[in-house]
Amino acid sequence: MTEINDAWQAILNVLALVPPGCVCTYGKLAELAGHPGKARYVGYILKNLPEDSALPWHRIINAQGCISFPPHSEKHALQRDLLENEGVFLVRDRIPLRTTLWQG
DNA sequence: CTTATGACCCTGA
DNA sequence: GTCAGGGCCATAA
Repeated sequence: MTEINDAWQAILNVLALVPPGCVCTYGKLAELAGHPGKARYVGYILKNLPEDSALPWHRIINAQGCISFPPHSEKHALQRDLLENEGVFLVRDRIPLRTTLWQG
């Protein structure tokens, strides 16, 4: 098992631990997984994430608090719908940082 | 080996 | 508060 796969597994593990109704940023997720600075790597993982992995990928947003998909894309609408289904609503196309997992 | 790409982040104006 | 520029890291060609 390489260090890269270890990071991959660690990130997926932390992702699975994100509770419903809460969101987390890419950088914070990587940091919680013990791999700070690999925020962009998280995005690469989620992109290659299999559809049947049942992981809460929709709870991951960027540091600006908004969805990282284009505003009018199907992916954006899907993620927004999944978040609203868990009680997380967007305000002015953004998610309040109060909804983040760590949030102090 | 170098170059390009991406579901990103931080800092300064 | 917003906007732009540079930096980071892993992969693909």
